[in-house]
Amino acid sequence: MTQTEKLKTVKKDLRSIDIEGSLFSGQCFRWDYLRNGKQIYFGVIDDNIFIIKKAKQTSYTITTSKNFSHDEAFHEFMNNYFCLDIDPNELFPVEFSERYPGIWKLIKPYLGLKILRQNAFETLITFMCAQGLGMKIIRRQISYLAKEYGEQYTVPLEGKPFIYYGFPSPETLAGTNPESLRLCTNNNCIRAKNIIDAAKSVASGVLDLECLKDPEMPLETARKRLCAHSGIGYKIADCILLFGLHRFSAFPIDTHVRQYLASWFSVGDALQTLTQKNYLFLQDQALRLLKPEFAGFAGHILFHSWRKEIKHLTTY
DNA sequence: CTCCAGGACACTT
DNA sequence: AAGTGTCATGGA
Repeated sequence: MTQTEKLKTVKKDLRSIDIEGSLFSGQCFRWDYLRNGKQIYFGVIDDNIFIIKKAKQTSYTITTSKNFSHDEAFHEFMNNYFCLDIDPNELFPVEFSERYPGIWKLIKPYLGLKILRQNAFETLITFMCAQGLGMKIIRRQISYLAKEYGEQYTVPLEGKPFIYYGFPSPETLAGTNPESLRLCTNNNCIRAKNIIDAAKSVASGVLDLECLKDPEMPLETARKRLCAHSGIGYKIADCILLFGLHRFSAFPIDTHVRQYLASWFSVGDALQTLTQKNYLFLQDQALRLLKPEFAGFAGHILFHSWRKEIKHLTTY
């Protein structure tokens, strides 16, 4: 199905946000940018197409395919998506900058990095695709997934029609089969099956993602619910909690996190294998270094800084 | 050919 | 409960 929609443009001052870092730090794989040097980013949030164009130093013009009722509603939406209600100055403990001046100097330029309040189902599937793979391949999988199973939209971008794909619904993914879906999961049939099973759980209501957002539910309980599904371990579950369920205390630990914990904070041993016990130990140590309520948020800033400043990774 | 990429899981102790 | 080997796939 193709639909052409009219675009509406709103100006917004996003000076406090590191847009590029937020969109391309590995918390989402659906945003893209025009590869012509211009700072134009585009992506889909809940079937609404967003085009973010840098206008001046601090202001951006944002174009959407679906209209908001008024500008205030638009701003409210953006503030929520980009987490502007969370003060970056509150993310780290007050004593952090004095205890780790060298690290603080490195991460300071990245304090504008935001955790995005993304769609829960999209994040669930995205990070199920992330198991043991590089970001480039993860991105490709998600791209294929949307292209194959998502709804198609055409909107004008820079004067030319541009084709976007929405993220497939739980029902759509639940209705496919592993042999078809494996084309979108790096040829991995097991992963395809796991994704279909998870989509079925969400579609049938067995897995209620919304209730996992409820702060009243302990983080451990929410993680346990996610881990009950095949293909989701602690790490993936924590990613889903942090990036898709707005749980800023969830602290996912991967190879990069392990590296910076060892190198920057002398926590654990980078050579030690990441067993469940070790995972929980490292997580506990991280909660001591950081503010427990924002451990994951701050951790993502550290993660991004580590990848950029130390490992010099340009792929995302 | 080897190693790595934002791991998960079954199978021994 | 905790540790260890295996699985799975494409890209560098």
